[in-house]
Amino acid sequence: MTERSRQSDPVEGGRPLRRDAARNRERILHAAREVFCQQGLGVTLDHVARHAKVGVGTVYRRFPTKEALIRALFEQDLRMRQKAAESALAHPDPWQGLVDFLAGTTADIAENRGLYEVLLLGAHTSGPIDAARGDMLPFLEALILRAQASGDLRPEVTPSDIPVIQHMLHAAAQFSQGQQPDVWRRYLEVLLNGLRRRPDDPSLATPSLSNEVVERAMGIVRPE
Amino acid sequence: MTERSRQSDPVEGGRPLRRDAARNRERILHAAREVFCQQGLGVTLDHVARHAKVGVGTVYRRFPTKEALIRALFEQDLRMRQKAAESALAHPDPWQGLVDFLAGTTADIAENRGLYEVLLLGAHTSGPIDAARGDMLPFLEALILRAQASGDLRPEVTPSDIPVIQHMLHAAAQFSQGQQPDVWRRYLEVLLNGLRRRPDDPSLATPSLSNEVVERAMGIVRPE
DNA sequence: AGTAAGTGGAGAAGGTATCTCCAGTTCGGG
DNA sequence: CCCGAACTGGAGATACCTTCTCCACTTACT
Repeated sequence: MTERSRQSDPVEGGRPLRRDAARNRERILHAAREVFCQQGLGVTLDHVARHAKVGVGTVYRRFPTKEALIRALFEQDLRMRQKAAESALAHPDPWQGLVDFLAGTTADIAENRGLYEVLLLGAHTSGPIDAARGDMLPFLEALILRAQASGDLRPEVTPSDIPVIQHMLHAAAQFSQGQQPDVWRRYLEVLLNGLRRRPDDPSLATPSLSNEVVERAMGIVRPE
Repeated sequence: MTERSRQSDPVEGGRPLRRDAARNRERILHAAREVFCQQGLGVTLDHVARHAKVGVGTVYRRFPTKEALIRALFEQDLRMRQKAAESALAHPDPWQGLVDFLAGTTADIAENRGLYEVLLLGAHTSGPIDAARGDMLPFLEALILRAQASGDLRPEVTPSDIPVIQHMLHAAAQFSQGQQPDVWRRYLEVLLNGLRRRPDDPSLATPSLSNEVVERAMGIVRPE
């Protein structure tokens, strides 16, 4: 837990919060993280308030809209995902880098429903969060090209396959409803088996989604 | 409402409906089929009424609860799915039988959201529908055993993998949001590639879900 | 001790879904 | 063609949600 203090935790641009107010702000963030992980972004700010043992008014004073709260929470998560993409690209074994990235993302979104909604559905996103999501696409492309160049990945795989696969793995993870939180690994194994290049295999008959469809489905708003 | 009127069931066993009433009943069923396909079972009976160009009261008079309407609609769909399972079992090539079954089910639930919810989520089911769903499990088991006996399917695959795979394919189908309704075939190809037995492959490291977890996730209420 | 900052939670405002009721319309047997 | 029973539409009662505001009270800090 971060050490709160009057000068380091003020709301952007405003004057420092009184000590009790700063403490409540932390409690709200902590509670919001918990309920968003478990229930997703659909929960009301009243729920968050109750869970934080704070009045609704206090939540609304600190975070005027749900978006503000979500942004405060998920900017960091998204940055970590991006770090993961970068280090996957740096992995000495291109195939293993791709595998690590897929497994890491699925592990994250399987245990954090809010992150799933932000990352893959583009729910309640805006400005900086949306930008961070858009910035990941080039990494995915590089990851795939690298794994194809090394001869491990089927050449027909495209970047737009990744979000779909991510969705599929999330569906598998959700299905166990927390009873066997790691089942998705089984289906990742199956998918990877199917994605691995094999000299004698026929290539995939059905084409992948177009980038436009993927972006629309992910709620990515193209600037420019 | 506690006592059933002598005109208990409009179509089976009751006295015949007046001609206009019978026509309206058909319109309601037709409209309900359409909106349930497109929007899922979450739609209100008011929506159904509006779409059928009929007053809400008329809907509620004919189908006292949403369950009654759903049952009237989906019993038939489920029976057709069961027929499909049977003929998949009768296919001369065990592997192709399994493939046909998976493709057929996915095609159905991809274009019929209501069926997806009934079949895979157990939403709003009861009595006969639930029984029909339960009756399919033995078929799945036979389908898998047969494909394993012929040497085409990985021996670690279990019946409980089927619903998960179905969910994953549904997730893939949903993702395209009707833009490329058939993309799921691409991911079915990948999954099948991964499920096909290959002599040199290591076996799957993560175990499949237990039957209890699957049944709970599918909302199957075990009788007895 | 004085006062600005902060608090809780009742409740207003606005939404949605379910289901009932009954004045009026339509059907169809006599 | 007439009349009672069957049937209809849809306004509105009920019973929820959710979002967000307001202000009498409490707390922190000088």
